[in-house]
Amino acid sequence: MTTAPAGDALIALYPILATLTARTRQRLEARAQFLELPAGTTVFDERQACRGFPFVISGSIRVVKAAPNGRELPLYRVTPGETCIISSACLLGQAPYNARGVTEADTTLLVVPNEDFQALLGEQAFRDFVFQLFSERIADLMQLIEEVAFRKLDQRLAALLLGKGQRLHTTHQQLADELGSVREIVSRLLKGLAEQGLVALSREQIEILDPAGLRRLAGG
Amino acid sequence: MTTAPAGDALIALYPILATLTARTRQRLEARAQFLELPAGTTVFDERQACRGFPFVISGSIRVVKAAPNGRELPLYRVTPGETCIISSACLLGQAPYNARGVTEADTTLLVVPNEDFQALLGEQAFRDFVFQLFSERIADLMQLIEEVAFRKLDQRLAALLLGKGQRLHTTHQQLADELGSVREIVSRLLKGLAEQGLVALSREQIEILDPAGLRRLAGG
DNA sequence: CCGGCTCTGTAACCAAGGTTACAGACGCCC
DNA sequence: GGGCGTCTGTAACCTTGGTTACAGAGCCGG
Repeated sequence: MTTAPAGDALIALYPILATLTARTRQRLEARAQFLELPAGTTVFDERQACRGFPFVISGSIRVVKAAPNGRELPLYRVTPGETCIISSACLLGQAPYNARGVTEADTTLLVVPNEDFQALLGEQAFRDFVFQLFSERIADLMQLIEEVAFRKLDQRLAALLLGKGQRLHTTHQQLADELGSVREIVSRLLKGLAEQGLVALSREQIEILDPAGLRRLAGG
Repeated sequence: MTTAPAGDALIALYPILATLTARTRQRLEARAQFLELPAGTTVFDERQACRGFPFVISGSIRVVKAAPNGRELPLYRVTPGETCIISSACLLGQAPYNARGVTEADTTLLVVPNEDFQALLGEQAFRDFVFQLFSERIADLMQLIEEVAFRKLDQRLAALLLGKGQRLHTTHQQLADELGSVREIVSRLLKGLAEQGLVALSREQIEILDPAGLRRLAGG
């Protein structure tokens, strides 16, 4: 049966589930829905009712705010072992989604129906787990608000380039998507960084020459 | 004693506290700190450790993100009966504050120390209460992200003007503060709205002439 | 080797919003 | 009524970021 291996993987990724009572776990395995989604699938979208709580077993979900004109601002990613704060919030508040979730890679999910999620919250350990992730995500969102409201794009770009190793393989378009901007601007800004000797550019590759300088730029 | 009347008011505003066990309540009353703060007091600030969980008894706290250059973006307000999501998140995640809270009017607070807040979370009803407010605030924050990232200022201004009655008494500066912008721009935009016949302007007063038109502008 | 694809570079132009710098208007208190 | 502080109007200018419109470069498969 499909849920058995999924169940094992689930507990490996979400060890907190091991603390559940046997009854809760059985119910969970019986009722949760196992999904295998190809990359690029829209898992949920704005204004849509929340049908369940997703546990990510493999792959990842990119959660974004979509602008009317088609541009997107990434909010966060949900990777295996994490939870989706927006799904939690929607389930808890009986409210529709206010963002979009798209699989970034082929992704396997275990989706727990609303009522079972509420039941899970009856277990102290699980509740604490969700609370904890809530609080981390809130901090991320605050950070994001700060960035979009106050930081200039070159600062955000500099910050984005940092902490991904000394040599990153990516296109300007991907960076633009990550910043919620457009390719031309990223090219322009990267050229600026290159002229300052902070990075070296080549096709689908950016080499970080001066991490300290980038950090200074990002922080100011 | 000072906490007795405060305790009554507290339960009137946060009825969920009435469901606590007698022991928890006693402990709470004994250890919580009663604060009377004049308008304009900074209750907490960025990077500061979170010392306790505030219950607002009267007045209100304006929670803002501060820009390096001194401008501020309002995130939300905490009014009597509500809770502060950032305080919760910081206590839960053992993280420092990532925003600033300032009293808008003279405000009375009951501040529950960290350990007692954790104890409160041991009570199911209280936990549910906090979860619920968490989820509402998340929705607000998502809305805010959408606005600052995608909406133009005239749209945000139009939205701000709506739903406050047909005649609002406020200064351009106050509106600018609410939008995280500056006075000149608000004046300019208001002039535009007036020219379109959407509002009529006079000193410290804005009359809404065409709510439907404003809504159309705000929504597009 | 050629055709087509993706990725990058770049320039001209534009719109939004912010900054600077005043001037006048209104209200209030002495 | 005169002086002062707050509020508003407004114009000139600047920066940021986005849009449009190409051109060339690297790569790959047929």
